[in-house]
Amino acid sequence: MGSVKEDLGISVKRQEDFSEWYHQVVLRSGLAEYSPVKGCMVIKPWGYAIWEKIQNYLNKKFKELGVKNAYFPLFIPKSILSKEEEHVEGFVPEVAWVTRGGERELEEPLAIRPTSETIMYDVFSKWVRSYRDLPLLINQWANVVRWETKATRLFLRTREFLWQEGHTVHATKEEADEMVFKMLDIYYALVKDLLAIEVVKGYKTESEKFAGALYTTTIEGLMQDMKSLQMGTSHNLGQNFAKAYDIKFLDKDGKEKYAWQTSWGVSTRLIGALVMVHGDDKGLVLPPRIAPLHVVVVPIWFKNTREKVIEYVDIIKQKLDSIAFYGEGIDYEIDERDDLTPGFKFNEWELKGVPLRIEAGLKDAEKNQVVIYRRDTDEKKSYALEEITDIIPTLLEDIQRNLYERSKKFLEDHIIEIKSYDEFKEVIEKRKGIAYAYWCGNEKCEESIKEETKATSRCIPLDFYGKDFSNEKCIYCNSKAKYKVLFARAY
RNA sequence: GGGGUCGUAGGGUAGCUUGGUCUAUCCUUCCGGCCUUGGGAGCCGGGGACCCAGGUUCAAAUCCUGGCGACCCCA
Repeated sequence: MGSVKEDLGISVKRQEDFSEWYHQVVLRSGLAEYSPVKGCMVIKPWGYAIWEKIQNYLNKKFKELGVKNAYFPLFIPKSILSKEEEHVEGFVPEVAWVTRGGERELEEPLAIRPTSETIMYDVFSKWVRSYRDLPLLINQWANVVRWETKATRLFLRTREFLWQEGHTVHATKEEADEMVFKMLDIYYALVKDLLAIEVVKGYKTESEKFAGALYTTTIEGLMQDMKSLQMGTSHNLGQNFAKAYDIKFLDKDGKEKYAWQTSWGVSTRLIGALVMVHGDDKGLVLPPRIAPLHVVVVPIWFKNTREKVIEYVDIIKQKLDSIAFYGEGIDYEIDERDDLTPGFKFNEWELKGVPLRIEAGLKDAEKNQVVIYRRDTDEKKSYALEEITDIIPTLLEDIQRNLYERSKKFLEDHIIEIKSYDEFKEVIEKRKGIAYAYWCGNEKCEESIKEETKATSRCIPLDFYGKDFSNEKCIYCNSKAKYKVLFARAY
């Protein structure tokens, strides 16, 4: 006993080979697996349950804002896709096309949506006539396809993925701006409150913004390997699409005007972030609010004690049924599989990241206690049976808070103020953190930095946006600085 | 975009150089049984594989061509 079998647990440490570690955690914890189609993945129940929690959270927030869910087609006629020039240029290299239906060639090729601005806005132009029709607030939960040719990675870069895309139409730029930031705040709250991940809110630079947008805002997270991950974006599309798709309305003043639009989305990529931010060398570590199971009960029985242990577990069950966590009952499972030893079960549930485990055997039954193990700290402790209705919600909340604080500290400790380009290169190349540096605003500097260090501009944090940095110098060209920007290698 | 390595049960592998007892190795998973259970138990029995399409040959997991797929490095 005790020897870790390589094909069961995680056989590599994060420090040794992060990408192999990530891969093993995703597959072995049961989040997802490969499919017969290159770059496409099967999201298994354990992974999909996490996605459903994200959906529930966002649907509630959408409702509060008056955003309605709807569904638009998977296929987009080529002529419709091509109307907004910048947008097409950005997406065409990775669009998959349907050119044939049954035995016949199609008269017009159909794009499989890489995102739905075009198909939706073509329809929106019919829905919007008057200022009374605004704002129009629509969201859809859907799959999208982007034909990646580079290496794909489970959850982080797949050819097909699931997301939500919100699309709104407003009368004025101010209203659109407001919407953009309302959504960005909701995304920030989602990752903070549910996923227990701290991120930076910021603007994308011109070269990194969404194709066709006026500007793009983003939340950027930092993974344990010091690579950055874009975890959600919210765009102000200006009137670019309104002009291309003819979305006009008659305003109060009797004048016909082009509408202002926003779009925003998060995807199943967030599940990848969860793995890379909280995971440890034993596998997945799930924050309670996103975990499909909060508690797993492992009964420990011998042949002759089995009945008594089952009786005791029934009492525990009644206690668990009465526990509330964030306004709902807790999700638990009794692991009654009798062909597996407790040790095996311990390891398996730890790999899957369940926050709390209750161990209950005859010894516990006799003393009216249980052993509770918490995944985030790897600690085991005994508690009296009557305590558990109070202690379990407390522990769950504590784990949630602990994981968030850990993530916050990690991010704060690794945002490094950069003074020279040499220092910049060292921080990036030695993976010391995410570089916070002054930039002149010239895309050529940004491009050179990318070529020389593989680091891209992740965002211009909101905190310092619009401040006067003319006394500072661009990290690359030494001319007057305009912005303070986070740079990192990214997924 | 350029270069390289590779493809054998669900997972991991041996065999390939030198074609022939390969009726394909071993570990694990899976199924049945016994036995066990507080940190990945043990024994007995059973099931399961040569990526696809051609070619060479008396004979192909092994050699050749093409396809599909995976991984790594460089741009």
